[in-house]
Amino acid sequence: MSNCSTAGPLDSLRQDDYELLARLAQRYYIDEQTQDQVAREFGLSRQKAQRLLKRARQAGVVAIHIEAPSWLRLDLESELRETFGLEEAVVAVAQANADADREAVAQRAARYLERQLRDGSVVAVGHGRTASAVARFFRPVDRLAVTFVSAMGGSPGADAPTNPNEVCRALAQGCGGRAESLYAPAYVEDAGVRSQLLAQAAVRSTLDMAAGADLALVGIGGVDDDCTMVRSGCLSREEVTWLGTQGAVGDVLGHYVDLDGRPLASPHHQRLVALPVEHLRRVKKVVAVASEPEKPAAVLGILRSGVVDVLVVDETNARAVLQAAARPRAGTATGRAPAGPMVPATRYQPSPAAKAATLSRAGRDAPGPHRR
Amino acid sequence: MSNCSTAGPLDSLRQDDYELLARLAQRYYIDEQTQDQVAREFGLSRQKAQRLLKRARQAGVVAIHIEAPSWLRLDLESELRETFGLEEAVVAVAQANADADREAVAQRAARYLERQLRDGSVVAVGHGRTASAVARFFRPVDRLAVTFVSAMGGSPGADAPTNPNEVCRALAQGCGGRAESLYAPAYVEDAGVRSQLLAQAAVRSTLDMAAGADLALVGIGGVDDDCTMVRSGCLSREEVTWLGTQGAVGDVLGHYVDLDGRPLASPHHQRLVALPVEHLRRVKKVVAVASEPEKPAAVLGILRSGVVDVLVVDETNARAVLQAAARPRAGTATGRAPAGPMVPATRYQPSPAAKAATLSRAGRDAPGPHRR
DNA sequence: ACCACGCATGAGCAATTGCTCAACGGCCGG
DNA sequence: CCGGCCGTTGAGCAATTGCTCATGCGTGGT
Repeated sequence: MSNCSTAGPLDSLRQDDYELLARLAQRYYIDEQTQDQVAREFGLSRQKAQRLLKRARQAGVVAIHIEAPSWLRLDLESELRETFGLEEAVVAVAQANADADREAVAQRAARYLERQLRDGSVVAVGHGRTASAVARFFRPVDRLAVTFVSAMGGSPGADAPTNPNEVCRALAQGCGGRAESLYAPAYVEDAGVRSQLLAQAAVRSTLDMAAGADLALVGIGGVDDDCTMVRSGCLSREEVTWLGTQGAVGDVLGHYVDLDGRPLASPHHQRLVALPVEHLRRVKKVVAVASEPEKPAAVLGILRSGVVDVLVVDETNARAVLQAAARPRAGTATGRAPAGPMVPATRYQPSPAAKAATLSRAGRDAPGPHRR
Repeated sequence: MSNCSTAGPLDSLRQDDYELLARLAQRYYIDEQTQDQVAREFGLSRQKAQRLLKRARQAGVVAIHIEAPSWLRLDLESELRETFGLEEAVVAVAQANADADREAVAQRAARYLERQLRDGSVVAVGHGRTASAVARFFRPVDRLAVTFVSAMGGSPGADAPTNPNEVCRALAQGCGGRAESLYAPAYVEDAGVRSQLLAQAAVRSTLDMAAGADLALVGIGGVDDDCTMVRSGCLSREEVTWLGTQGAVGDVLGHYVDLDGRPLASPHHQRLVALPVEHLRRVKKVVAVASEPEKPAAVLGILRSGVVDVLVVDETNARAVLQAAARPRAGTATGRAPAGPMVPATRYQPSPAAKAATLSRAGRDAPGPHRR
C-alpha cells in the first residue's frame, strides 16, 4: 500500500516556472539545503523561495510518498481521521474470517495501548468480545503500573470473559497493573435501584475513578441478536430489537445512539449502571474497538456522536463506514426528524420491570463528529 | 526525468518498527502535522519522533520524488555539483546537432544570468562562441543597470562577435546596461609589451573593474584546431597544437590547464592580456559555459582547477566529463608527473617573437576541485 | 486620466525544527 | 559482581521555517 501527497495542476505552469520549481525543490528536498541557501543560489529572497517551494508541493512537482508495508491501510486511516475528526484511526487489514478479523483488530489495539500507557495511567474499560480479545494480546515489554477501571456494570449471564470486570482483570494481568472492578450489574430493575446503587461508596468511587481516566477502552456494540448485550444477558433479545426499531444502531458503554450519532433516550437508559457519556467525553483518549461484520451502522453512529477519539477497526467495517458516511445523511443539525429507520416512539412495554414512559427524543446536545 | 532521495535498507526493520515509521511519516509528511503533534499522538517524546522520522527517511520509508520536466537533467546536475564542488550546474538536454546544443546551453546560461543579475551588478566577460550566443539570448524582462567588463583582450582576426568586447556590448544591449571594453589584444608580442600595456590606465582600470566583478561569464576553450583562440586569430594553429602536446586540455580567459586542473605555465602566458586567474578566483560566481562536442577534456581540466562556481554545459559533455572524472586520475596531490598526454616540455620555437625559455611546470598552487 | 482592488513582496516575529550535551541504563568483559 | 563502554534519552538552545502584516506595484474599471 502506498500514499502520495495531493497532486495538483502540473501543467498549468510555464516551462520556465516549472524548471525553477523543480530545481528549487531538488536543492531543498533532495540535497537538503536550507531555504536560505537555495534562495541565495537562485537569486531570490528567502520568502520567495519559500512560496515557490510551497507552490512546488501544491503543484505536485514534489511528491512525497510513504513506502508503507502492504498490510497498512494508511489511506483508509487518514480518511477516517478526516471524516470523523478522529485523533487516530487504526485499520487492521482484512483477514480470512470474522474471528481472524477480531484478533487482528485486537492485536492492533493492544499495540496502541502499549504505546500509550505510562506508569500511573488510569484506563476506563468497557465490555465486548473485541475488548476482551485486546486483553489477550496486551503484553507490554515491561511492567506498567496502570490501573484499569470498569466503566460499566457486569452481567449475570454467560460469556463471562467479555465482562468489563473480566477485561480489566485480564488487562491488569497483562502488564502487572491493578484492576478496579465495578460491583454492580450493567442493568438494574428500575431507575430507583440505579440511584440507590450509584449512592453506594463502592460503586461511586469506581465510577469516579473511571471518570478521571486518562484513556478509555470501549467496544462498539450493535443492535443485532448476537450483540454483546444479548450474549452476556444484559438485555433480552426483544429489548435490543425494540431499541433497533427506535432508531438505535449501536452503543458504547450501554449508551445507544441513532445513525446520526444522537443519543437515544430509551427507558433502558434509566436502568443503566455505567460511566455517563458526559464523563466519558471528558476522558482524553477514548479508544473504541469494533470488528464484527455487521457493525458498520453501529460504528458510523458512534463516530458521529463524537465520543470516540481513537478508532481501531477492521478493514471491511472501515470501508463500509466510509461509504455510508459519504452518502448524504438525513437531517441532523437542521433539526428535522430523520426519515427511514428513525420512527417515532412506538408501543413497546419496556421490560418486565421498567415502567418509565417512553421518552420523547427532543432536546439533546448537538451531535457532529468534532467536539473539543 | 526524475529523482529520488536515497533508498536505504528497507528490510532491516521489524514489522512493528516499520509500521511505526510509516505511520509517523504519514502523519508528518502527508498530513502535515508538527513533530510535536505526532509525537504526542504516538506517546513519544518530540526528540524520539524526530529521530524516528529521520530514520524513516534514511530507511527509504519516506521517498521524496521531484516530478521534473523531461528536459531537465537534475541528476546529472547534482552529480556535477557534487563531483566538482560546484555551487550550481546546469545541463542543457541533448539537441539534434552541435549548433542546437550551443543554442540550448546559451539559452540556459542566459536564463541563469537573468536570475542572478541585479541593478549595480558588475560582470566580467570572456570570449567564445557559446558566450557570444549567451548574449543573443540575454533579454531580461526589465532593464538592468549592469556593467559588463571585458576580462580579456580582443583579437585582430575574423570572427568578431566572439570577442569579449563584442560579447560585452551585446550583453549590455540586451538589458540596457553598460559595456566596459578592454582596449588591448589578447596576446601581445612579448612580456615586455604586455607589462607596458598593463601599465596603461585604460587597460589597468578595465582589468581592475573586472577583478571586482560580482560574477564572471567565461567560455571554456579547447585545444583543437577549431577552438576560439585559433578561429579568432589570437593564437596560431601550431601554437595551440603545441600547447596540447604540453598537456594543455583547455582554457578560461587564456589560462590553460592540464587534465588535472593544474595551470600550464607556457610561454604564451607571458604574452596574455587578461584578468589573472587569482583575480578570477576572487569573483564570487564564475559562470563557465561549454558546449562544443570535443570539449570533455577541457571542461574536466577547468573544473578540476577549481576556478568555476557555476557550469552550464550540454548533456553530451556533461556525461562525458562525469565518466572521465570517475576514472582514477593520474597523480595529482602525489606530485608525480602524470602519464599519458603529459609529456615533458619539448622543442618548440614558441612563436615569431616570444623568446622566453620553455618554463618548467613546477611550483604551482594546488589544484583540487574545491576552493573557498 | 484617475482610482480602487488585488496580488506580490519583503520585514519582523512566533513556532517549529535540528543539534549538542550531559545523564542514564543496559551490556559485556574482567 | 563490578566497572567501563556504547547506545539511548530528553533538556536546552540555536537555526530554520512559516506566518502575519504593512507596503507597493500592476491591472482593470470607471
